[in-house]
Amino acid sequence: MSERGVSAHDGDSRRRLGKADWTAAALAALAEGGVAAVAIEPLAARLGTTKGSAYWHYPSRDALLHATLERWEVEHTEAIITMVGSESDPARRLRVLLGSVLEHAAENQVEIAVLADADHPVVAPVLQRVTERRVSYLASLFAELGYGRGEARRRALLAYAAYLGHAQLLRATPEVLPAARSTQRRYLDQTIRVLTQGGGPSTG
Amino acid sequence: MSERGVSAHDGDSRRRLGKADWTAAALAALAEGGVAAVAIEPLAARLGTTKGSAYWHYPSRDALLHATLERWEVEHTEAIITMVGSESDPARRLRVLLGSVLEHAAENQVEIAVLADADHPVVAPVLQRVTERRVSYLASLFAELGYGRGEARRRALLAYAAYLGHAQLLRATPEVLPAARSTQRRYLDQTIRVLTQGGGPSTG
DNA sequence: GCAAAACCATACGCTACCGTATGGAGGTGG
DNA sequence: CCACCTCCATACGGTAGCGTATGGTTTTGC
Repeated sequence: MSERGVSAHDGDSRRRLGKADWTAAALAALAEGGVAAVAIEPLAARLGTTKGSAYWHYPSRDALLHATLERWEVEHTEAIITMVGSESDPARRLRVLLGSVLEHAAENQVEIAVLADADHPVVAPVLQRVTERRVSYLASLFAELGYGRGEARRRALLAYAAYLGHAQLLRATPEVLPAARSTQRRYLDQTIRVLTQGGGPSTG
Repeated sequence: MSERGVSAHDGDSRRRLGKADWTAAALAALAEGGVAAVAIEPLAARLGTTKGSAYWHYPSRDALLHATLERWEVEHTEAIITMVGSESDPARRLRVLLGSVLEHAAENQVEIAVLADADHPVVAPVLQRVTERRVSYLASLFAELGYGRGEARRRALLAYAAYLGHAQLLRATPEVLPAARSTQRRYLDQTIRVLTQGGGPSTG
């Protein structure tokens, strides 16, 4: 069970590669050029090797893409958990989560790519799992805030839709979004206020 | 100034084609397979002709794509205007607009495709115009509802983000959205309520 | 009814990528 | 020290699309 994936020789150039080297390069390409950029031959060039290596570690391009997305899924999930774990108050957690899209723009590039190719057969299942997990979690937060089951679920959907929509706006037309840091904060404040006011428990 | 684009012979099969025939076929392909499906050779096959025709009317694939997107832009804008024109009350207009994404799923396929390839160099400018126009319009609706400039703009952004997010959810993971017609209505009701409550005039 | 213009078919070459086949190099254990 | 297993390079063939070239076929205008 070594599971190293990336062989030793740290730092050296012409070392031999492992599975993890390929998914790492693929993640970088994913962030820069989207799903289409996860292509064997360009990646090989990028890694200073050839397709021979890739097809040794993975049977096909889709297999590499699959492995890459699964790696992203776990790393991303962990990242969110640790990010949110520092807060205990549900309202603050909500704020951290919703704020993350406005703050870190560059770090979400992989997510943007995944969303862009949502209907790709290899991407879809991953995205499905991530989405369901997130919405459920948001619903639990709203439940903690006192909303009934149905109401919490609906608010969670609305919140998540807002999150996705902002990601889309940030990617495609950032001009329409508030530019100044202060305006962004104000905007975030208002969004959360709007999402968490009115309609108390047993409304759904 | 004939500007027919699609030559006569209505209904016949082996007629000669005009510019408009190509953008029409491209729109269909766009809805079904996204931007990548707007490709000369497949379209030619679909039209029962050859590339020769395409490269007569358009100098390149990107030119065809460009023309197609511009056609979509104007037709889509007109469609929305007529759709909303039947309502006079700003709150009802808001409802019609936001409801459209939940109701008509199939008809928005082109928009979905455009959103998916938002950063494509040919797509981006079109999307930019459409987005800015829509957000401005939404902001004017919120202003009519009594919100101040800044507040109206922020609410418009939130509303539009919710719209975009729902489009994304509908495309990628429809399972998380309410399935039953009645639940959808309820959900739409709540969304609008949440978006239009609190924070009166001169708040921004 | 015939020249000119508009339109289309076919053949070609080019790029980018996929996947296979095969002959190695390079470490590693007995 | 050599057989073996791991890993890689190269060469090949295939697909899908772009764009060009060139000659042919319709229309249209006069």
